[in-house]
Amino acid sequence: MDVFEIIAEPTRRAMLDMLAQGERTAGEIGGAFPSLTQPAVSRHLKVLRDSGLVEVRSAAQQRIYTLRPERLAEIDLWLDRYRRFWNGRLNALEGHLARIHDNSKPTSKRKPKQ
Amino acid sequence: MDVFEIIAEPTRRAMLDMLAQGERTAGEIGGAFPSLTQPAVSRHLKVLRDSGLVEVRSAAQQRIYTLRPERLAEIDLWLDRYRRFWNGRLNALEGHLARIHDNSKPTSKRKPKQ
DNA sequence: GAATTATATAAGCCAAAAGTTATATTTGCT
DNA sequence: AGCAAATATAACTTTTGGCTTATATAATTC
Repeated sequence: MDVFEIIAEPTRRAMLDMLAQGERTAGEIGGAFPSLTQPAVSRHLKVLRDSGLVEVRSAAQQRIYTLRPERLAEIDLWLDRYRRFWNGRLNALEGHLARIHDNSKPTSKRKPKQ
Repeated sequence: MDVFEIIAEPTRRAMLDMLAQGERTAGEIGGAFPSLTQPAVSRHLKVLRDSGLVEVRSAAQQRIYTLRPERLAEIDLWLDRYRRFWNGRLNALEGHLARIHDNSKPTSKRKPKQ
């Protein structure tokens, strides 16, 4: 599953945020979402597990979850090409270059298709 | 709409990527997605418009789209708390601190709920 | 002003995602 | 062995998002 879709879910983001503080048991994580039933929590955890964003290990009946954030770098990488826009590095020249892009004909020349 | 959900859609991400190169007309954008019908493209553009990630202006019958990436900073901000993990700044001490988090009782003390 | 081009909106359909209840699995305790 | 605790899975329902076809709007050209 695509990491962008996984973090699109606010509950899952919040779960990752918890785990960024340190390991947590499934029960502790679930406790932070009183509005969700236990299976709902468990399913989100499964999504995170399957995506590789978290890891589990057992301690008695409990499952201890650990953050495994490396795949978040994919998002960071995608953002790279936009960062310049809010970095102040987008100066007048860059703005201008972006505006007068390669395609000099505003009227489309592509296949009609419609 | 939540910016995380908006960029979860691969087509919309690709559209933003196009606009990162410079302005494009709706037709040019649609041309880049031959598998999509015109209304499908138009709907994605509407989502991007409503979210504030792009802006439009008219030139005759054409609509010219411009990137407006400021809201992507929300994602960048969220990533901040994870960046240290792949920045190599997560050293042995930090890893240790994360592991022995505040909650000293592995056995949950929260309300049963289940 | 009628036809054409460019784009948007409406309405309905379908698939995927998330939630629910019920049940299974695993481990610990007495 | 039997029961309780912690968590996962199954089966089903509901919601939502994106797609499609059909139609509307707006500017352009003949």
